[in-house]
Amino acid sequence: MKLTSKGRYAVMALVDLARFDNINPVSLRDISLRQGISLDYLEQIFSKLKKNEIVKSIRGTQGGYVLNKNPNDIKLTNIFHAVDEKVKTVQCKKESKKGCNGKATKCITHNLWDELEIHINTFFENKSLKDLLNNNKDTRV
Amino acid sequence: MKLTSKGRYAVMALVDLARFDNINPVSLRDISLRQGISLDYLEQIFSKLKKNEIVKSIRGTQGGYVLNKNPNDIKLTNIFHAVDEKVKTVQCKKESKKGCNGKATKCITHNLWDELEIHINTFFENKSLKDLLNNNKDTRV
DNA sequence: TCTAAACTTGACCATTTTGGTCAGGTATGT
DNA sequence: ACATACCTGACCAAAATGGTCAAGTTTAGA
Ligand code: FES
Ligand code: FES
Repeated sequence: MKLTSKGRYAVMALVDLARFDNINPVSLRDISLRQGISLDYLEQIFSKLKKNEIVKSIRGTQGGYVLNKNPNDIKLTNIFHAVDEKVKTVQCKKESKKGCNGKATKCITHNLWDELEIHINTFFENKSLKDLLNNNKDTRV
Repeated sequence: MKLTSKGRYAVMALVDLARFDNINPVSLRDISLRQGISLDYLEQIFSKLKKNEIVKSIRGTQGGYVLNKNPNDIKLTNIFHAVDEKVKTVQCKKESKKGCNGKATKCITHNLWDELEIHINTFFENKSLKDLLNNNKDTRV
């Protein structure tokens, strides 16, 4: 089970953004330099964050991105959902009554995987961008 | 974040094994048929489980595998560790003081990822094979 | 003793996912 | 007009995944 870079970068970038967006929009270039994330990759990520209304964009010189919601209302769940970083503990479709590869019944450990998925998602639902800002005040880069 | 088939299969197979090993060793062929897992793949998995002393093997006709410990003492942690299904939320080495790709300092979200890793591992440490047996008594296949 | 069941080992491989890059474009403040 | 910065989509190399295949060795039972 590993967290992909896309998800990790998305959160890193948003924390960075949240710290600096008090006055002016923050350019991806700045985030890229501060956090050491490829600019081109950031653009892909922010395109998705924008579609999911987590950030707003301001074009042109002095443009950049701004948060579209209160940091307290942006949960990790929302961020991960936006960039398609999903928790997946089973292989079959969740909704289906059937099991993996079209079997008639779910596997013997299916309950377990459902529990696990809920356990992880709970963590994501309970963490907001605000929490992360407070949590790292002392380790500012 | 997804759970790989190797980890999922390892647990499925061990639950199956735990149910049937009361009298005789259980052959991988039987597990393969009951759980719908490729025999060749199961062999790779059990090779690792054996190295980690989770199961014992009995060769020859009527041979198979047997649990090497009390189901209560086999935690998901042990199983996943055996088959190299590890939880990895960061990209850099955990022990190192340095950050990703040789940076001087850890990233701004590093605490978060550590928390997440602990959160997930806690789940694995608290679940034993015994729990799974009880939990699924009613959904026996 | 012969044979079949079942473990053992290691190489191999197609497909998918990941983690990007690159090449254009468009909007806008100065 | 021009530099800055967002926007879009194609493209791609490397790694991980989820296996298969081949060639053994061991041992119970006929
Ligand atoms: S994971 Fe698909 S049936 Fe349980
Ligand atoms: S994940 Fe590597 S520095 Fe935080």
